[in-house]
Amino acid sequence: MSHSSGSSSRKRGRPSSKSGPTNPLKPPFFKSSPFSDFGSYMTEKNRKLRDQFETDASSSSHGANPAITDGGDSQGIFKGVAIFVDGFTVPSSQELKNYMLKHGGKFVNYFSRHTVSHIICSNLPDSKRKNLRAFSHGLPVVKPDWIVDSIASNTLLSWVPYQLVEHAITETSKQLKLSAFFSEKGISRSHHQGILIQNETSLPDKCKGESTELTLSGADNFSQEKSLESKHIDTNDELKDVKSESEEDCSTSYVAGQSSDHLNRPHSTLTDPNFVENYFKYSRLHFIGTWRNRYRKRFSNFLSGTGSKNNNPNNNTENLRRIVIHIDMDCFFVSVVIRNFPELLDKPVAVCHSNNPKGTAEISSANYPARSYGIKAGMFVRDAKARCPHLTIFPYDFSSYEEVADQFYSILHKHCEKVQAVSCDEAFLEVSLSLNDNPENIAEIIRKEIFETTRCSASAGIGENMLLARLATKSAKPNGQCFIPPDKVNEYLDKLPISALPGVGYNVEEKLRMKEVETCGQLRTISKDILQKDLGSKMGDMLWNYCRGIDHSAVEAVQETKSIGAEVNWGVRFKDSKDSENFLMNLCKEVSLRLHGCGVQGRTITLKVKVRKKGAGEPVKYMGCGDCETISRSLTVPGSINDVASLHRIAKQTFASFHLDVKEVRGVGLKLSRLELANPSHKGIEEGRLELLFSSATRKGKQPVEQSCSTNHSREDAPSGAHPSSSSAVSQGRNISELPPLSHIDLDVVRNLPSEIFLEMNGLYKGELRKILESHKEKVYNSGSIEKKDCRQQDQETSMRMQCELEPSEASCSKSNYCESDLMPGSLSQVDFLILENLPDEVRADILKQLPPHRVENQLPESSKSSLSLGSHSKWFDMLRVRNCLLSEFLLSSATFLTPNINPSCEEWDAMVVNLCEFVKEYVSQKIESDIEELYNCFRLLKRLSTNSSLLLELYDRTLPFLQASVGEHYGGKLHL
DNA sequence: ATCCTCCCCTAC
DNA sequence: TAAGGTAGGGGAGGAT
Repeated sequence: MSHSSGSSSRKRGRPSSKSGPTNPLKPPFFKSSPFSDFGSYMTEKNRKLRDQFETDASSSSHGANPAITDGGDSQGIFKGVAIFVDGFTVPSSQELKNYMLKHGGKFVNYFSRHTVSHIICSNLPDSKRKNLRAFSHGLPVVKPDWIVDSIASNTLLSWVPYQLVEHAITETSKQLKLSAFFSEKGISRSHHQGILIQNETSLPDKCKGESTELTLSGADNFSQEKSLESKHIDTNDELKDVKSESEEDCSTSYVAGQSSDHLNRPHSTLTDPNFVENYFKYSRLHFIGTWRNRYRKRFSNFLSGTGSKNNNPNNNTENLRRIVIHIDMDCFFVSVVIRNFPELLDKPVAVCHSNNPKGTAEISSANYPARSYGIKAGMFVRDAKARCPHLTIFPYDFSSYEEVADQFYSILHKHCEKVQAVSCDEAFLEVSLSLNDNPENIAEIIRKEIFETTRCSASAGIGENMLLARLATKSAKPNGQCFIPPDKVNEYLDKLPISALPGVGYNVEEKLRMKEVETCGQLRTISKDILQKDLGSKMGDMLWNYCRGIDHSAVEAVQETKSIGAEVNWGVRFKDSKDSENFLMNLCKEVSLRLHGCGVQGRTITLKVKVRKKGAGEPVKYMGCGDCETISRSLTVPGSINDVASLHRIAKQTFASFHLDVKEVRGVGLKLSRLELANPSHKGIEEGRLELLFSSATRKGKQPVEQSCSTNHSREDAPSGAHPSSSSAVSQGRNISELPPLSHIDLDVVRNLPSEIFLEMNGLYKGELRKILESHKEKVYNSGSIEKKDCRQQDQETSMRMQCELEPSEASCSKSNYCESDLMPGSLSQVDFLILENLPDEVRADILKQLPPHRVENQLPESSKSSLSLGSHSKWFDMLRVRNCLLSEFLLSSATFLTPNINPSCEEWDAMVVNLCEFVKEYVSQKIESDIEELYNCFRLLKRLSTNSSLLLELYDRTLPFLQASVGEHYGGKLHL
């Protein structure tokens, strides 16, 4: 596929294994579950349920289902019908399910417009009635009587008279009118992807069950579907208008398998509070971008091995040569959607979200007849229509792409041990052949099988390395294959435009064009030194090799995942900060979901924001981001996270630190890197904090704990491939014997855990945790304030260890020093030690090194700690006075305390920040004349510490302008920090 | 030197 | 109307 996400032309990529062979010490790659996002999860879930249903169905056909007593012979009257039952119905949902089962229909447990043909519903509440289009997703909403009556008459009756709301049909027809090319898919689905509107509209009338003249091919059970479709569409008088309209510029209008529910779907952050989730469902780039994760899960059994097994049973490697075959499906998206319409093969067809000839929807894929009109991926549909008015456009059909991709890869893995997936339609194979073998034969066989299985053509390039194979494919397309023998390499490359080389995009091409280099032959005249100077050392080196046909990269089945993120740069328009916060929250949820799906968590969080460039007007592309400045900021936290609350807290802080006018924001992205395995025993929530707790209590450090595992029971929702930075030993659950002793648990931390985590932990300790907590509570009430004097230790580390290993009653004594009005989370006084312990070694060492000896010995009194964070900021001055120290000294000694990646959902966070800001500002005012050096120290320190603390980052960002203003006022100029 | 952050570029 | 994502590589420049 050559997807373009903009108007600038994009070139094909380099082999993605370019990074070289994987480090043998490292695990091959992250295992990714299919549920790297919500859509994937539901797809899998539905698949399971469908399988289950089909099992039921087959057993029932043998009379094994006791629920079905009727031995009638009415087979398959519901063939092609898939119902989803909404709400209470008579007959019941279960009965309807059995009816469908018995009569060849399908019963869908979870609504999906892709699989459902009819919604069965007995009554409709007002809210749904008003929003029928949204509710029905454009599908017919029908009373259950339709099913009962159809069975009674042993024929599939028209559902039209059984519509729940008379209005429904009008609504539906309006939708069709609104968008000529999106139709009801409702009725058709599993076996074909499109239906000819023209023929349908020209049908004589809506005779139920009557077969039609639709020119559909390849499906065996169409007749029912066709008649349903025709009936459905014929009831729309307005459709005729649509048809004549479309006939003006379209020879043929197709309606395809995709639903029309998106027609009325809100499509920007202004109108849809769930924009993030909805957006990804329809994004082709999201589909492409996340495909690899799904592939890894589905083909994990092919990826685990090293692929070292030789294809050739003959082990004599001396006479073998390595050959790389690159296989690429031809205009994949189009091929898939038109595979049931052979008559369209030689007509221009493209895939696009919209058929609007004035629209700015982007063409995603165009077949070769369309390309002959100059239509290319990435082009606006209006430009495509301008070049070719009779262009036929199909909407996306992601589930079919997925299906064909699966077939494609099944074939590849069948023929070859070493398969490197590039994308859903493109892969490298490495085969070893004896000198006499013709490498073209195997490519021929594979291509043939692909076509026979998928009815889509593929092209193949064959060469001695990945580069040559990939280049050869370009020559082979469409539907062909090409072998570049070693002695023809130079000749082949001589006239090849440099833009054909992987890695040469728009920018590199322009740079080289400046030097009057346009072909690989010309590129060869440039020395490596000059190339490296102009393009960077790596790129220069790579291109020097490429233009000579040299490529050392190896076909690798597996690659390590280094980052996981999500971004949206379309439809983003915020009115106010409430909008942006909601959006950010949803984005965090999405990212968290993906992290969990891959079973990982990360330490570096990067927020990227696109902001309208000054002077840039509303973009040409509808709801696009237009001309933007991109800003990004990353924060590395001590312990890896993947929970929504932590992500959100950090994302929110970082977002705020940009000080943006949210109205100007056009895109937001959130990404996590420095990934490590998530602790799977607490899947989902708050793993970071639990890990912190455990690791501190058990003194395991920051690395995730390796655990013995019973990996054989592979869970559906657990990752199944390789993992980051860990061996194949996958931890599946924390053994109770590995739990830290109860006495080692910090009760303050426990107390602040979200309830669901607490319950889980409590369960792990068989209820003991709650008992201890309760008994301790009484103690605290009774004992009043308890001094912590016993904790004083010779050195900081010992002190921390002690802190963590205190008896529960002692460990939580500090709690008693908090007054009711404490704004600080109760766990902070304890967790700071945990945090310190979990800091990167160098940071911790740094902090410890700088602690004055007396402060190492004497921890800050709890009272001063708590007072720092709350109450009026004047208290902090008191505190400094009492301690007789400067703020910079205090910051140094309390660095860990001020590193609260804790209590992410703390509602008082803002109040805390505001108080601290006030304090710092006042401090600046006090010191600005007398001690500018102290202020310099303070802010340098704040800046440095903010790397590991979103609180300090926020504090720094908010107070720096004040400092600089004061400096300017008193001294002129700015402090250079 | 080596690492880190903040970009940009590229591929599908 | 329309769904401009995702991930890796690498360079510049600053911190250590």
